[in-house]
Amino acid sequence: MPDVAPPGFRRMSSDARREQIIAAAIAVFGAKGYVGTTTDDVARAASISQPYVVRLFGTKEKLFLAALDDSLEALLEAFGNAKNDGAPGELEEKMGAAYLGLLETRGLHQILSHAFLLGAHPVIGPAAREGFSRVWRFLREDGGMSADAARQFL
Amino acid sequence: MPDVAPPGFRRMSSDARREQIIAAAIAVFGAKGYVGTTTDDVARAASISQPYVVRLFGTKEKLFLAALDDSLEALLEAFGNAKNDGAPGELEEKMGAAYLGLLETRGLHQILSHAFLLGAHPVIGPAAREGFSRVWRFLREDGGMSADAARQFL
DNA sequence: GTGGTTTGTAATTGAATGATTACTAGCACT
DNA sequence: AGTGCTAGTAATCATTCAATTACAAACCAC
Repeated sequence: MPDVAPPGFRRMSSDARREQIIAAAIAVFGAKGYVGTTTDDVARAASISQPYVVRLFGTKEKLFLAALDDSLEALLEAFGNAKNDGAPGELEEKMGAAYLGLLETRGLHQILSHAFLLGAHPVIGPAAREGFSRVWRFLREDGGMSADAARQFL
Repeated sequence: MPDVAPPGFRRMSSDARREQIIAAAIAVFGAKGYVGTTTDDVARAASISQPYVVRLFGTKEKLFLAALDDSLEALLEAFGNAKNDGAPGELEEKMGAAYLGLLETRGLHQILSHAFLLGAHPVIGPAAREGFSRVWRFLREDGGMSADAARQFL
């Protein structure tokens, strides 16, 4: 007997679900790492069934890539805002502050670290390198010089 | 028919085996992380059977803790040497150089990072925190001030 | 209101993997 | 040369988990 929906139940658009799942995924992947996280962990964090998570993203790997991409996007957006906010002050200072603000999002910093450490993985490794080089390019072309930007990130 | 030993085969003392396995474990855990590494991965890297790895260390968890401890020991020893080598120069500079030297050991830096990111793990988390606080104490009591030492490690 | 589409689930499967068992061969000592 | 101990393995087990299947309820357009 497959699941009786609770009386006042409303469905959600698959796009909204995807967003919600990605948010949950960032937190859980950040806390337990890629391999250490089960699709069921993510499902429970998003209050949804495990098969549906798999169906909306295809594979666990793609889910992680989506979460990673979302995190990188948030990072670049925050840096972009920090640059153009028109307030006075050193650019590097502002970006540092922006990154500290990002840390509020639970798991964001950690999922990036995990992705970076997964360099050996055949799919996630390249994706992570690509992402970091994107950030690197942003910092170079719109900000401080290489050695300094590097330090800010290590 | 359990394994026919090759003609010129010699056995090894279990202690020597343990050391050899730990060295292999640091490399493999460093490359693929705690959860991403199978006991069989470590066994193959040490050219030995999977059950024997488990028998020598009890569980995969204990194996990881042994590898982590070994890495921390190597780290502290290198810092200790850097401090007492009698050469001229700033202490922080010397410790930085010592850490760069440690990076030669494949996987050492990565296994420490992995351990740190595994803060949520009920056993590895506390062990990692304890280890890092040991390093922190060493840096405080024998070296630079807190904020500086922190930066050197972030 | 009915028929098709989309959101969602329970049940199941197949592979991977940590651990155990049961065994064999080399070694040391007398 | 025999006896006990230690190093080592192959085979197997139990569990976990990503993925698939088969189904049901909500929503929408007409």
